[in-house]
Amino acid sequence: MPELPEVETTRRRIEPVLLDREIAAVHTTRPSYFFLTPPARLRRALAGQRTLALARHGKYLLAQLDSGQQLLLHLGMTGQLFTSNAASPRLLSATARAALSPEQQQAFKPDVHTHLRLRFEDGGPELYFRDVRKFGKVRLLDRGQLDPRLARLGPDALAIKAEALFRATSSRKVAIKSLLLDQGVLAGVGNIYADEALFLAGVHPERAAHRVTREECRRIVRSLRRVLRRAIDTGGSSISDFVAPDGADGHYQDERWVYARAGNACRRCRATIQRRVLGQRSTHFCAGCQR
DNA sequence: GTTCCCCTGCGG
DNA sequence: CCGCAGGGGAAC
Repeated sequence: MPELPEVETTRRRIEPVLLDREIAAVHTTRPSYFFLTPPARLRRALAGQRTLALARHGKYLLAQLDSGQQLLLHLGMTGQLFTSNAASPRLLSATARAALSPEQQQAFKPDVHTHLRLRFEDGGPELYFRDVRKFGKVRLLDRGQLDPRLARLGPDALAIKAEALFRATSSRKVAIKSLLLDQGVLAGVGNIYADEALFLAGVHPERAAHRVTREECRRIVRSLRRVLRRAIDTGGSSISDFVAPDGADGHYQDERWVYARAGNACRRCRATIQRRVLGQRSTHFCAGCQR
């Protein structure tokens, strides 16, 4: 669910509530593959630590702890990182929300999907990591320990050079859309922004990567930067689950060109937006604007 | 390369 | 009931 702009929005809003606060106690749910580090060890290791910085690598967040250890987080599809004082209604689905009384909508109470809770010595707002589908990940890295997931990431999507993308496309027969989703080529792009950037670049998502020209790679890189920056500026996309750590919705969904607009008119040429499945992922494009 | 899986909930 | 979901990894 969350892609680079949603993760960056999360990072910016969570870092200040984490910085320099001593963790007093940690609560977790039962062991599951959500916990790459067993929850019992996580509880022991995090207590008493302070966070020095919160960095983002692609869709991963990495908290630098004062012990030299690092806490690696991935939000998966439905992961939400927020504080106990966040406005909570958007943390639930619209139907679940509608069933709540106004009083119940006031504050979020940790539920079965709230897998990690940090309490702080200062008694201030707690940090919650909630993830309904548990595709998210938590891992504690010891000092100097490298995580293979981070090690294999390509350059950040905001930093990749057109020439690097062009090199990655050569000899690859995969669809250019699938290549953009490959975190080893560039890190941070997911289904929404791959579709959006390819629309802005005028490149058809199903085109074989090695058929994309150097000039088109330049356009794709420019389009990626434009759409990712704009999405960060608008607080990300809140199409189904994403909610910023303060409970607010993002607004990029109001500006999207093709994603989840199948059957609607292209905002540029009025042709009908198409939807096709490509590598098990829904793909949206305008056959008039994209070649 | 595709196919399937992890998991839960929503909407038709 | 079924198909769908913004991620990622492993197995054919």
